[in-house]
Amino acid sequence: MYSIRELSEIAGVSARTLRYYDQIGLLKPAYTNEAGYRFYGEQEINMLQQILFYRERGMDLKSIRKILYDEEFDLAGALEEHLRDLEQQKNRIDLLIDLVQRSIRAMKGVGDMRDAEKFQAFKENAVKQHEDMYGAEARRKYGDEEVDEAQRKVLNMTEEEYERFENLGKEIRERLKEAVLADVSPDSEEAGRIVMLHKEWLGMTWKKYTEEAHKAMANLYISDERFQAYYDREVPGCAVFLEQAIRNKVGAEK
Amino acid sequence: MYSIRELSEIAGVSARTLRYYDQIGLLKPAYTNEAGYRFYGEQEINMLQQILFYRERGMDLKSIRKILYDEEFDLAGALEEHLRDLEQQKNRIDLLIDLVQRSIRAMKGVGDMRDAEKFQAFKENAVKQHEDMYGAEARRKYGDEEVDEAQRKVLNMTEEEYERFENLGKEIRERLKEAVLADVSPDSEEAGRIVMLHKEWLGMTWKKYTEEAHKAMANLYISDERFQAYYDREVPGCAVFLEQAIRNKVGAEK
DNA sequence: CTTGACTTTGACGCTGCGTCAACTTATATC
DNA sequence: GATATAAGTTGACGCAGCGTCAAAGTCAAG
Repeated sequence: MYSIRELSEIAGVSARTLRYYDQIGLLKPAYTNEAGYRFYGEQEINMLQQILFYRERGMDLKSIRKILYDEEFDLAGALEEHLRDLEQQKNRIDLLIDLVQRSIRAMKGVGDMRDAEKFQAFKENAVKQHEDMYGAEARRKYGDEEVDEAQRKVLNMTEEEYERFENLGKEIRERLKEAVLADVSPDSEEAGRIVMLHKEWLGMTWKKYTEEAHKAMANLYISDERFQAYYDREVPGCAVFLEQAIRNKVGAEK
Repeated sequence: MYSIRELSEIAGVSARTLRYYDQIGLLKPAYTNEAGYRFYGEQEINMLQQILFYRERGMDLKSIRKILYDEEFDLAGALEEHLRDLEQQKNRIDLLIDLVQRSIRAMKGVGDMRDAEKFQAFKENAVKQHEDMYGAEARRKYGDEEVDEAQRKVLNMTEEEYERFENLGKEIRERLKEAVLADVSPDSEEAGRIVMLHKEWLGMTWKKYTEEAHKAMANLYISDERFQAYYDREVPGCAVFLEQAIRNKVGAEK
C-alpha cells in the first residue's frame, strides 16, 4: 500500500493530480483511512500508468475514463478519432503559422507597419467576402486546391499589385458597359481587347491559365445569376456580351 | 455611434465578447450612457478590427493589448516570438500524432489490445529511463538525430524484437562476467564472439553501424563512470575487458 | 403608461490542475 | 504522555476566453 505522496513520486505526478483524479472518478484509491487518508495498491499503480499512457497522447480525461471504465469500449475507434482530432489541430496551427509568416513578410520593408496590418486585414476581408459569395460554386467547379491557391495569391499581393488587380477589374467593367451601350459587336477589336484584359485579370489569381477554364468562367457569367447580376448591375447585357466575346476570342486563338 | 449589438453584428463577434474586452481593458467604448449602456464609434471599430486581426493569428488577448497599447512596442519581435510559439505547438502536436499512430499500429493485429498498451508503455518507460541516464551524454556525442532515431527504433519494436534485444543485452553481460572471472584474454575467440554480439545489439538501435561509433562507445565504457558502473556492477573489470576486446576486434577487422 | 426590445451586472461552467489556507493525523523524539 | 514535525485532509481561488443563464433596469414606440 502506498500513500498519496509515495504514489505521486513513483508515477511522477503531483498529489494534487491524484486527488483530482479521485474527485472526478478517474482513479479511486484502494481504500481510505477512517481519517480520509488515501491508500493505493498495485492495481491502482497499473491504472495510473494506463491513464498517463493516454494522457501523454494528448487525450482529455473524460475520454480516458471512457476508455478505461466503459466495458467493451471501442478502443481502436477512439484512438483513430483522437488522431483525426490531432490532425485537425495541426491543420489549424499550420494555417496560423502561414498567416503569421505572411504578416511578418508583409510588414518587412514597409514604412508604417500599422498600414501593412490594415492592408492585410483588408485583403482578408475581400477574400472572405468573395468566399461567402462564390466560394461554394467555385470549389465545386475547380476544386479546393485551385480556389485555395487563388486566395493565397491574392493574400500575398503587395499594395501595388492589389491596386492593379482592382483597377483592372474596374476597367473591364467600365469598357464592357461602354461597349454594350454603344452596341459594339462581340467580334470587334474592342471586345478582343476586353477579353485580353479579362485574361490578365484572371491570371493574377489563377494558379495557371487554361482556355478551358476561361471559357468555363465565361459560361458561369450567363448561367449563374449571381455572376450575371455582378456584371449586369448597371448596364444589362454585359454578362452576355463578355461571354460571347470570350467564346469567340478564346476559341479563335487556337 | 453604435450600440453594443450593432458593433457585434458589424464585426461578427458576440456582445458578451465586447463586454469582456471592455472588462479586461482591451476595448473600451467611446462613452457610456448614464445608465451604463456602451456606445462605440469609428475609432473603436478600427481598434476591434485590429484586435481580431491578431486574434485570428492565434495570439492571446494579453499580448494583443500590449501590441495595441504599449507605445513603441516591438511589433515585429512580438510576431516572430509568436511564430516560434506556434512552431513549438506544432512540434508538440506532431509528436502526439506520431505517438498515437504508433499505438494504433501496435494494437492492430494483436489479440489483446490492453497487452499492447502495456507493452508500449513499458518500452516508453525504458527509453525514458535511458534518456535520463545517458541521454545528455549520447546527444552530445552523436547528435540529436541519431539518438532520436535510436529511440524511435526501440519504440517501434515488436514484442519479439524487444525480447531479443533484452536477451542479447543480458547474454553479453553474462558472458562478459564469465570471461572476466575465468581470466580469459580480450584477444581470445570468446572475446571476439562477445564483440560480435555487442555489435548486433548496437545494430538494433543505431541508425547505421560504423566502426568509429562502435569504438567510441567502447571508450565511453571506460571513460564514463556511469557506463562503467553498469558493466562492472557485479564483476569489476568487465568494462575494461569489453573495451579492449572491441578495440582489438574492430580494429583488426579492417 | 404599457409593451417589447435592449442592455446592464453578476455568476457559474468549462479543463486540469497549481497554489494557498485552515485544520486534522500520524510519527518520532524526549 | 507531551510535543514538534511531517504528511494528510477539504475547501476555494486562479488561469483563458468567452457561452449561457438570471434578475433587473432602460429605451423608443404606440
